[in-house]
Amino acid sequence: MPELPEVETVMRGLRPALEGKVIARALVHRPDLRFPLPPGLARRLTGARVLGFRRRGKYILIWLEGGDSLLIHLGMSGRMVIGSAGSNAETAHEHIVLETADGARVGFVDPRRFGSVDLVRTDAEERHKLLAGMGPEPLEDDFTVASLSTSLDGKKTPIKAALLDQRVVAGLGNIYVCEALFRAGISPQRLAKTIPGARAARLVPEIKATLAEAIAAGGSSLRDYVQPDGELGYFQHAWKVYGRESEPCERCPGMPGCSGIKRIVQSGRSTFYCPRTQR
DNA sequence: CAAGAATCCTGTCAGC
DNA sequence: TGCTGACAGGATTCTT
Repeated sequence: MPELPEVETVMRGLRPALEGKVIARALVHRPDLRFPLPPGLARRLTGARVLGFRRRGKYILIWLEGGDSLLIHLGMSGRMVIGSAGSNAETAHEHIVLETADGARVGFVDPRRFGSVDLVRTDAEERHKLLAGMGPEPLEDDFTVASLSTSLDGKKTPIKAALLDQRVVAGLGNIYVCEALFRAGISPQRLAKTIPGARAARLVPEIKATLAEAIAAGGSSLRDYVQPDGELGYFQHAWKVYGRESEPCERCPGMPGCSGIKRIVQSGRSTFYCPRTQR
């Protein structure tokens, strides 16, 4: 689940535990997640100092002394559990554990194993198969009305599906696409090619605002997702449409023709929207 | 070529 | 209480 705001929150939570620290011990409990883990992962992590962090879309990159970056994707159910090396709270589905020289313990837990972990040379990060071709960072200045318009131009797919495509814009997932489209008053079923221009001018600022507000709130807590420090994010209380099927839309309570928030399925995934205010 | 379905995997929840 | 089926934040790969 974790979308951009949750990944950003996780990364910020990992920082104090790992940045500047030496990985004294690494445990790798299975050979693969979504993809095979890199050969010798535990050995290549052991002894390395953590130099810094970076997020790209839904990926976390941890820069290691020696020139490698640890690339982490949380998939649907991945989370990072922070504890101390002494209290080895053995968690189910904990596939990778890092222990620092000063006694911190970070576990990667992922029941569904849709997540992925890889090593890439730091100076070649952008060329990694999973990162190459990713679209602009939505909170950066190069994600603009013009850039979004260009990438949607001529696309016959619904805007909902287009925004989930990480090549169009990086980091959006099912929840935040629904939320941003609601805020922009755009129907998720509208074809992407009809967005460039005035609609893109409404959509881009709403994407940025939705994500920024969610990060400020510490992300959204879903059923099986908790921030690294164990605290719950609280943006889920700010969802205006996601998970609110048949509730009245806040924009048109009791208006004639308003039948509440509707749930439909697009490309096999739930979409929530207000048919009256999203056109 | 592009759009939608199937797929990977496990856990949870609603309904009976 | 226990069983069954639907569904879940993602993203690639296979079919139409």
